[in-house]
Amino acid sequence: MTEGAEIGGREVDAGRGVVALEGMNKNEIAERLEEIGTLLELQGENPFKTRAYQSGARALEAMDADEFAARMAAGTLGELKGFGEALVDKVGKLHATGRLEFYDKLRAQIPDGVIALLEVPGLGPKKIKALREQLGVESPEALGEACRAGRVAELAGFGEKTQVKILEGLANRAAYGKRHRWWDARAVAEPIVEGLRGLAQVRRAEAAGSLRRNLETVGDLDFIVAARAEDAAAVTEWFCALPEVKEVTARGGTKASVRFASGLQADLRIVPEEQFAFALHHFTGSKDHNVAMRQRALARGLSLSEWGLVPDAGEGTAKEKAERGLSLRAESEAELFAHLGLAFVPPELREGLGEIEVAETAAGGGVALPRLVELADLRGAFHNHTTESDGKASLLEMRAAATALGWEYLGIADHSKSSVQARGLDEARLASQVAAIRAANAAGGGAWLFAGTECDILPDGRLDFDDGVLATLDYVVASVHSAFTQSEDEMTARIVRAVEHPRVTMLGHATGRLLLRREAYKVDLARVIDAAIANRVIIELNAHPSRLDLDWRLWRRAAERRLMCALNPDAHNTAGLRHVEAGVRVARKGWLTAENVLNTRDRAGVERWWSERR
DNA sequence: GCCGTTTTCGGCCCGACTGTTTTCAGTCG
Repeated sequence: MTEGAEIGGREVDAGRGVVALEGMNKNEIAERLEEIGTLLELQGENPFKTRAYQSGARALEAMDADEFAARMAAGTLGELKGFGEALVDKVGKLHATGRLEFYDKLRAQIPDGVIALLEVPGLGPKKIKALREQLGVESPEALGEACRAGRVAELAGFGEKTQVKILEGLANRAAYGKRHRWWDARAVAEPIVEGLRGLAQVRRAEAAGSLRRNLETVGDLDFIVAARAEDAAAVTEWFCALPEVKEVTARGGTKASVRFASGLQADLRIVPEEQFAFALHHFTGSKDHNVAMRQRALARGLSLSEWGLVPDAGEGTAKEKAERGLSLRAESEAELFAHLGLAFVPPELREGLGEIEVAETAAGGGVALPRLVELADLRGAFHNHTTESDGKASLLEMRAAATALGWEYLGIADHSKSSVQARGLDEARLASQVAAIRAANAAGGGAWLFAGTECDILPDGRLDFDDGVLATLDYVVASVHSAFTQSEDEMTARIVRAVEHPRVTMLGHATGRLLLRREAYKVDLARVIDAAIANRVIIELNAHPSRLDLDWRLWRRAAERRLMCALNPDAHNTAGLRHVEAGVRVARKGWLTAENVLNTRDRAGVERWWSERR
């Protein structure tokens, strides 16, 4: 294998000493396009060109694997908006061979350290270019040295303050650069929103950004407040004085930015009440959604911004026009959408993945936007643990907690014997747990208990219990808890074998990922989803804040193909049942309705669905 | 790099803030 060949695709030994090139799959190609976008950005390329690669990457990420395969086979990728001649050519080469000379050459010009420089706050492509060309800085370490030597401040366009800010950014990079789980970000944001609403000067307040869009991880918090201009200073003062604020990083007339001790950053923006709906929409994003909305506005002779929706024609900026009272009025986001001929798009759907097209037909009386599943639709959940395995609450404590939530039923699925680390149950302990569950149901006094198991899928795809044992249960959750490092083919075959087992009711946490901590194991999810649909097996949407697995990006298409979802908290204590709050939000993000989620059905409906499978 | 009811070139969404400047470039969202 030559050195040059290692840069591009993956080389595999096809036998007899012949080395063949292996093509890339859809997600690998998406990652490569994203990387090309970043590299072009660092080269100071036209920003619109870099965006073309990045939006191509996102389109592939959101695309169903089957659709991608079909389009590659039929050569119809170019029919999609955003895929022109150049991208179709590059995607085709990566798909066929895994190699792309264009990328190899680009990559060879830019060291890893330079890519890392983009993570330093305040550094963009232009400043990095100047640092490379004038100081030879090509890594965060070299940048730190140059700052300490005072050489950065001497560059044109840089200064003392920039140099200090870069040093701080380098020091904080590890701690503050990362994203945060949605669950943790919400815990910080909710009291702040309540606090803002409690201020006499504040008319309206909301958290916007990726938190409001229910993305599984959140980069920073955005708070939008409606207040009179003369009251803005008092609101800003309150915000910057919050006890958890460690540092105020920016402070202007209508905006303040702070950093909390946890590393989470937060922006506050104060707008006049008549601009609130526009500002809330703008700062909720996503960026792709906003771009599409603005383009739609322009096509109607209007200009959309956080300031309002003003006529595109005439003198002055959109802001000036809004201040002259030229904006259309919108008391709510729904009215904003209506001005553009659209039905209201829930925040979690605003990812620039076709929601505007659907909202248009919905407004026109055609296909309606779905009524997304809501927390109140849930009547129970199936994947929960007790003190019998690695839970912290007893069977009856868990039932009491479920009853308190208003749930009609609760499924108990403790670990099976191979999960020794989790005190998994053997056949005898499982039998006595089942007896305890039947007895509790006979005694009554709370939510109905379903007897299940979270049965390990062994490395070869067999289950951890015999069929006879499984037959004593109401349902079976099958999950992978071992041998995470198998090859994609092995893992896929392993999971598909379990899904094809007649006693398996649902597949637990399909990829094993732990957000911000552990990557998913390698598995061909398209084949797993196909097998689940073919065998009428449910796939779980594990609602644990660190999992949210299966990923929301895959649910829309899978549900259209009649894949049934079970929204499970994977609770290990009574408080853990509330994880469904995170799960419902991610399910909504995957366009799921109550009909797509089994645990919105009543007990009889659940039992009927299970019996029909057998 | 993409795109077209201003169509094959010349645009491409819009504004705030910072720091370095003295009218603006760069970064960020």
